[in-house]
This record gives sequence, C-alpha cells and structure tokens, in this order.
Amino acid sequence: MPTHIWWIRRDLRLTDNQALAAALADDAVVIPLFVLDDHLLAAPTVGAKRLAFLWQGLTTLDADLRSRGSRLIVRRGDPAIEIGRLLAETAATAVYAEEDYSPYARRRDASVAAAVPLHLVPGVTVRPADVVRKADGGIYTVFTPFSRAWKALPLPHRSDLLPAPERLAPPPAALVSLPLSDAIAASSLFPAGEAEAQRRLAAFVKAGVPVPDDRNRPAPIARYADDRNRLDLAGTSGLSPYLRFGMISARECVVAGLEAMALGDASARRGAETWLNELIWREFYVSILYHFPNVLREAFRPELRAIPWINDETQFAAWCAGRTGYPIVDAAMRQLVQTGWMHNRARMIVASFLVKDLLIDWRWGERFFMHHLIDGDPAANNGGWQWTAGVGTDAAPYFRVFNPVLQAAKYDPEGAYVRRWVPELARLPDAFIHAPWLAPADVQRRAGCVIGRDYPAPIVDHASTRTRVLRAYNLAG
DNA sequence: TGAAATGTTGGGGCG
DNA sequence: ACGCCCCAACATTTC
Repeated sequence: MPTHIWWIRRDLRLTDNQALAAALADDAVVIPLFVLDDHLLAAPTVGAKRLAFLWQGLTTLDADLRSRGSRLIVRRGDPAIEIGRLLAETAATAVYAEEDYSPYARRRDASVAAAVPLHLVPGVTVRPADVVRKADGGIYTVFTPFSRAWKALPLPHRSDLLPAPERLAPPPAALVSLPLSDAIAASSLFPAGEAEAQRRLAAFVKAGVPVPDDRNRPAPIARYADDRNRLDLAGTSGLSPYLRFGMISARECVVAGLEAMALGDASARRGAETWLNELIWREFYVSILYHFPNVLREAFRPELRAIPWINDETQFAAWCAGRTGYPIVDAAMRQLVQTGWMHNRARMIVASFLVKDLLIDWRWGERFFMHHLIDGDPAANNGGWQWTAGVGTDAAPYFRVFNPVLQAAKYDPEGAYVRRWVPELARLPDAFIHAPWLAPADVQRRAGCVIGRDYPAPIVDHASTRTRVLRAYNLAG
C-alpha cells in the first residue's frame, strides 16, 4: 500500500475534501500534515484572532481525525523543507493539497513542487481560478458577466459532495507532531471546526432552526436579500471564517444555496440567489488576484494610482480605535477589534469613511483589516477595499461617497448596533443616535454623554470632506 | 451595493 | 372661479 501526504493549508475539514479524497486513492495510508509556516506566522498581516481560530481549528481537526483512527501531524518551519523531511521519514510517494491561489501560496507551492511530487486539486473555490473565461479566452474583470459565465458552467449537486471518510489508517506511531497549545484564548463568537460550520450552514438554510418550536420561522437565507444589510439583525450566514479556513467547502455552500433556490418560494429564491452571488463575488476576487497579482500593491485601474492621499496618522489612529466621532464608524471598528469580525455593510461604511472622508490610502485600511479579521483573506479583502475606494475592477464610480449618517439611519434604524458597540452613546434618544453632535446640550447631559467629553466630536465634517475627495479623485483620474 | 442638487408635478391654501 | 404660490413627493441629473 502506498503512503501519501495530505498537506492541509486552508481546507481544515474531512467532508467534501478533494485533496483528501485524492490522497486516499489506491487505498493509500494518508498522513494528514499541517506545517506552521514561519513566513506566515511572522507576517504582520496575521493577527492573534485569526491565529487563535486556526489553532483551535487544528485542534478540532486532530480530534475529528482521531475519532476515525488517524491523527494530525503538525510541523513547523519552511514547508518545502518540512515536507521533504516527512517524505524521508515515511517513504511517502506523493503529496496532495488543495490548490491555493494567492501569490505567496503559489510561490510556496512552486518551491515545494520543485522538490517533491505535489498534486494540487481544486477546492478553495468551486471554479478553479483560471476556469471562468470569456469565449475568446479573455479574463473577466467585471463581476456581472463573470457571474453569468460562472453560473453557465455545470452546477454542483448534493451527489457531487464527497462524504467524510469513516475510517482512516493511522500514520506511523513514531512520527513526531508538535503539540497544539490550548493556551490560546479561542473565540466564543466563532468556535472553530467543521461541526460548527455545518451547524451554521444548516441554521442558515433551514426553516425553524435554531428555534425548533417555531416551524414557521423562515430560514434566514429566505430573508437574506432584505436582511443582509441590516447591522442590527443577524441576517448573514456568519460563515466567512469557516470558508476562509475551509472548515466547510465552498461547493457545499453553493449546493445548499442552489437547493434553497429550487425549493423555496419567491422570497426564498431571491434570498438564495443573493447569497449565491456573494459566494461568486468571493470566486471573482480569487480569479482577479490570480490573474492580476499586482492588485496587492496598487490600484487595478492605472489612472487611479496617483490620488493625492493626506494620510494623517492621527486621524488614522482615531479610525483604528473607533474614535472618529461618527457612531456607525466607531461601532464597526470596535466590533472588528473586539471580535475579529465586522458586518459586511459596516466594512463598506468604514472603508468609505477612511478613503473618502479622511483621504487615507486604501492600503492602510486593507492592512488593518487583514490583521484583525478572522476571515481575513488577501483576495476578498483586497477586492473589497479596491471596490470601495473606486479604484478596482468592478469599480464603484469614485463619486459614490457614503454618508455615514444616512447609511446608519438606513441599516441601523433604531441604533441598536451603535448602542451595542459604543455604550457611551446608549442613552441618547434615537433621533440623535447617529449624529450625536446635533443633540442640544441638555439632551447630551441627560444622556450622560457630552460630546467632546464622553464621546469625540466628529474629526471631520462630512459635507466638506465629500467635496474635497471629489476634487482629489478628479485631479487623479 | 450613493448622495446631493435640480427639475417636475399636483394638491391645497389663499387672495 | 381662477390664478398664484408654496411645498411635499417623486423623478432626473450631476458629482
């Protein structure tokens, strides 16, 4: 019987794992390996929250493997060297891994492939990064035609999903594995692991869950088109960290979305289609980064590479700390730093504020997000920032400047989101919750929140910064 | 997956 | 009764 290495990178799951399935061919003994990559562990873009989530995910994966007779081998160092070592220790003949498309991952995999027989299989996305092409072979740089072509390709069905293997042969007992420290505080909002990801997907697409008594409660996915932008509701799937580390396969999510479209009523169809589009956005940005790796360094649109940024360090610090004086911005930034996650609508609002109101280089915000987000992924994060900055592919016209007060009124109508994350504003009346500087002095005093003392005055005036950014982009573009 | 400015329309108050 | 004005509501244009 041959021995194969299943090299795990961002596919921390046993269900619907094409790399694991490929490694299991020919009844091979499979050695599940994770290499703690020194290069990634040291990167400033990797923050404690994402690392803790990875750590807990590895611990959970190890437990899942043990319940099936196997175990996880953890090593630390340069992947090419560590994999070479493991091959020498085990007489393994091949390495199987899920293909990852970021520029660093591609360089890393090329250097591994130069030393050992490495087989890369799809799985990070439903469509491999270079598959969705125009009729003439060109690359889509606009989302809508990309999504049309994506949907025109054969769609996955439930029968395509690969079940988790019931039993796995154990790796040689002598193989050393680094201990996974459980000292790292795991997130209670995002418990890592495949089982939790499955539970979330089920709760999102099924009616009456997680309130079994209420059979009439529609599935969240059926309300997704309406609720996904609401900051004060739990209208999203909450799956992004799990997709980021492959604790659930993108393919399984797509299958669940397609089933909801096929089975539901009109509103369920609309919600499921909207969610499916979000999954396709994810694949779109993977494809963009694959074909245009320079976007990690510069704007996709060359004419918008010369915007005269102000890059005020003090204002950037205020944005990072959630002390800009705009409640919706501050609530979102505090949610991010405290939990490692931010609602997508809030991501757009704070990004617009940083780039358009403060005239700070979108790459500063991109880096900060990447450090703090548990779901931080270079393709999606970069795509989102370029989109908001209006310098990317499917670029929002640059004059789309979000008004933080209007956005807040629309997507957090009673201010529940603001009150949760900016407690010093909690007692202000609804009428002033999103623009507290407009509250009369006695209202501020009675609410125990005097602007300038208990909560900052706005660090910029939106009306004038709006004019300023339009001029700045005009000069550049 | 914008917001603000400007234009249009129509009802009602009023002389 | 009629014209005039005001303005809300909605539509269109502009940034």
